[in-house]
Amino acid sequence: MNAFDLGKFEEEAQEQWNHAFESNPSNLEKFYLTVAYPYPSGAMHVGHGRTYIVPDVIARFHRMQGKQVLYPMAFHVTGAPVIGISKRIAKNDPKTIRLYRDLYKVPQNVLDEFTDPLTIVRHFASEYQRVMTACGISIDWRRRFTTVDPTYSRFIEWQWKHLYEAGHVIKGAHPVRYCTVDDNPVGDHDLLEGDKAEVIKFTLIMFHFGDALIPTATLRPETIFGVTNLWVNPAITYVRALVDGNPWIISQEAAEKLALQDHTVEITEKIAGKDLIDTTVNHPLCGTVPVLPADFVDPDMATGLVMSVPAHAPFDYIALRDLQLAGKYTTIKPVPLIKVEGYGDVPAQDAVERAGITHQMDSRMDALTQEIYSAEFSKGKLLEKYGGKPVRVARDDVAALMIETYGSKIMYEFDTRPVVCRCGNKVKVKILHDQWFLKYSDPAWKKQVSDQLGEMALVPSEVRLEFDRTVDWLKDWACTRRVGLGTRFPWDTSQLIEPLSDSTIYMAYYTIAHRIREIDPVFLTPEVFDYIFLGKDSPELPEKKKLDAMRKEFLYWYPYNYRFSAKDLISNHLTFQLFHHVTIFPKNKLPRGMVVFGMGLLNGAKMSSSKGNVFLLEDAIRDFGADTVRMFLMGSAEPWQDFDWRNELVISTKKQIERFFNTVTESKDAEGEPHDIDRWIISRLQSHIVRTTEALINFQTRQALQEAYFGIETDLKWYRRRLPENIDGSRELHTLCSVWVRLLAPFIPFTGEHLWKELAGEGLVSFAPWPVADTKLINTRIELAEELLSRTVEDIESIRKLIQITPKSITISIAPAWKQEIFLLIAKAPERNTVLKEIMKDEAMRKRGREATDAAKQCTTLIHRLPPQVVDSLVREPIDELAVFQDAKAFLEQEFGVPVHVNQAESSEHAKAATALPFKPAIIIE
RNA sequence: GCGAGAAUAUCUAAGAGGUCAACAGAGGCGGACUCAAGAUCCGUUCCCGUAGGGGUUCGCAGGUUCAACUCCUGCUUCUCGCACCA
Repeated sequence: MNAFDLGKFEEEAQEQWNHAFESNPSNLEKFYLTVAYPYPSGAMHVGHGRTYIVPDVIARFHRMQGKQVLYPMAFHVTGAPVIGISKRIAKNDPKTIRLYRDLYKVPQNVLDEFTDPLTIVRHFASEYQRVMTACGISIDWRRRFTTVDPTYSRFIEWQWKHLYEAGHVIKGAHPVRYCTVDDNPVGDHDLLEGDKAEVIKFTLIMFHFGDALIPTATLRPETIFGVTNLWVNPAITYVRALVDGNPWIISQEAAEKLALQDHTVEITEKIAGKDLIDTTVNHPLCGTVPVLPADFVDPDMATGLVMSVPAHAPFDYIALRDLQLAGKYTTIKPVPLIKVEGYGDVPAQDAVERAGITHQMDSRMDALTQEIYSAEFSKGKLLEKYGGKPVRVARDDVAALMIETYGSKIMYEFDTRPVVCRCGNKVKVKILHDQWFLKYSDPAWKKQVSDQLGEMALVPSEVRLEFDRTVDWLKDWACTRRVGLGTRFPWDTSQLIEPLSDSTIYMAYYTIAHRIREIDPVFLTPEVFDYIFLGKDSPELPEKKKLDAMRKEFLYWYPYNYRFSAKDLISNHLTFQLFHHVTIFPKNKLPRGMVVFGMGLLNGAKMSSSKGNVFLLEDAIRDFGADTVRMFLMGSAEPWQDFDWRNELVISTKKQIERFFNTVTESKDAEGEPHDIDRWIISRLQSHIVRTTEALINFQTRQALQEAYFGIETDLKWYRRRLPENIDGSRELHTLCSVWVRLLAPFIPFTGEHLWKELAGEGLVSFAPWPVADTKLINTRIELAEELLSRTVEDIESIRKLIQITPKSITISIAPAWKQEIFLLIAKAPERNTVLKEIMKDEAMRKRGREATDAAKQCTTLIHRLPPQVVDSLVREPIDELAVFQDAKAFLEQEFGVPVHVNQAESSEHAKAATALPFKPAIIIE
């Protein structure tokens, strides 16, 4: 009784795998791979499944290749999201409750305790471990830890000590999104609206207005030379405020904002916008200009007052034009200051007129503004009288001059609004002090990382460019936080180390994670870690014996061979970890390679927990079986491509495993004598071994499955077809099954273990030797013969279908020797244009005249159409076609149910026989 | 907007100058086996064809070449990232 029952196989295998993948230093070559550890704030879905199964397949493959493989796992619980989740659960937020209770299926009694953030991550961490185990992921669980373990915190402190000493940790001020109600910085996950908004740095141009200043915010300070007026909204009320002791006129909103940006602000009186209209202001760089009314001025945008440059800003141009059409302010003329190719003296006018825009509310105005902005920035030059510099240079120069000489200030503001906190309050920009940074902008540090990247294997190779770009582009990273879970920042213990900055060298920590637990965290001084990781001895180290054991582990496993992660982490985590590694570890302990994954889709749409568009991994295992899930995920796309989970496709994957199981079960005990066809299938098997191995070395799981599963299955179909009637497979099939089971074991290890036992294999298939191709078993002659035969069978079938007569006999006529000669000459010829001449030099060929040139043409076409390997083999070892067909006569007669004759074309009377070519005999159906 | 990728038949997807009407899988259709269903096997699945052939195809528009799905240029659409967030 041996039925196909994935559930049973899973149970059997789990029993045998208990502790099997715990891995220790040995004499074997090591292979250490890691994957980004999960943040366990929810249940695993099939997308997570792939993230951990890909490395598992690779781990299992290398393990079978006889290496000592380490695949560890831990949990990243640092950060703020679970804090928010726990608060929302405490507040009984229906959306959150629905997600956790209904989608993640958290039992009510557990859910009740989710008001404590640590309970959430603990719960899901153990869920992760359970489901990963159920998937057959071969992890050494002894090394599991979480990033809030005190021991881990000691390790992080050691890491930061080195970063600090290397001069990479600096203190500064930093603008952040800030909620004045919560009194906290606002992360993306805390936003109700505006998660796309960026903080932009504006320059405030200070216009003099009596004894007060009117600041206008701009991104284009160089256009000060073209200012003709200011815009003020007559409908709103502005305020006069003492900003750092000086009187400013700004909007009410602006006053609140400036107070968050390092200014003291004291409102002294209110001023109606309409009272400002028709007054004048002045600035040394543009002289005295009037203040004009404009409804489009938004009090919530920067200072709430705007300077007007009608020559270069379409909005300003059209607003001024509208006023002038009404007969007002007709003396004001746009003042051009930038010359840009493709536009006249007044680019804004050009653009507006070209687009045929007639009023300010036209929806194309934004695009037009952008167009002018880009054109002037990339190609524009200031007029000679303003210095003649390109805009991209002048902009920064003028801004610097303004700040130095003309009292300009910086103001931060969002580029799009509204930006709203979950609490409903409008988010503002606040400058945080005591903010610490990792100085990723440091060119010397960047250089070290680029150099290391240059020596690393990156899979797929296309991501290299993206990595290079990222290193180039990285700016300083704010590395401390005020809220969340994590390790205290050593130089300001009121703050925490930010989550992406405490997860960069933990791959080294895995090597010692199971041993360091034995030491009380209070003894874990930086000196201890210096000894373990850097070999630096110091007096009075505790527990020296244990430390030596850890040192040994580290030296054995490190550096890691490959790090796996999804592609969205390229621009942060994957690059950060290189920065940290190059600072902390010596050259020979630096990362060797990275593999980047694609994303997961569910029925064609992006998988997303918050939208409920997920399929839980555990449900998938229950519905289809772990092996099915694994094989589907590995076979539907290469790791770096996006994959799409579709239940219909998964069902057919299950059938495929069952077919494999049945074939192996039925064939393994075959006892027949081997025939030629057995030599054929064993010969083919060798190339499947080679190609599967190559694919897995290159992380191509899909390619590997194509070879190892479908390649062999297709061969077996032909094999069975070719077996003489009433003859079962031979004992060679046992060999084939043994190889087949092992080739698929990394993909479907549960079925693999079961069948391996059935095959009486030694030990666990998880540790069985990976098949190695035996070149002695490769028989090109037989492979060619079968190729010839199957091609001829296909030809016969297609002819038979076309001619629609009931055949009485089939005759196969073999091409004569002289055609064979021509075929070989052409196949071997390096230059096809001259080969015909060469052939016709031959006396015997010339005698054949036209017949010979025709044959040569046909051979050329045929050679083009045949696969190159076939042509190569034919050149090296021509086959006896007559013998092939005579041997296969019985097979052909069985296939077509009519007598089959084989003859030499030369001895045939039939006109069609003349069409015979090498490897393409003439077929005569009568 | 900027940076990085992608677009192939009903769907998933391979192919990276002649091996290509285009691997493989799924699905559809027809057939064999069967009381029947499932499983399995065989055939077929762009168009035309009573002899293994021909024609039109690989996001769109051009170009290079004896020859392009493959190289170049432009365009369109999609995915990922653009930072304090895991």
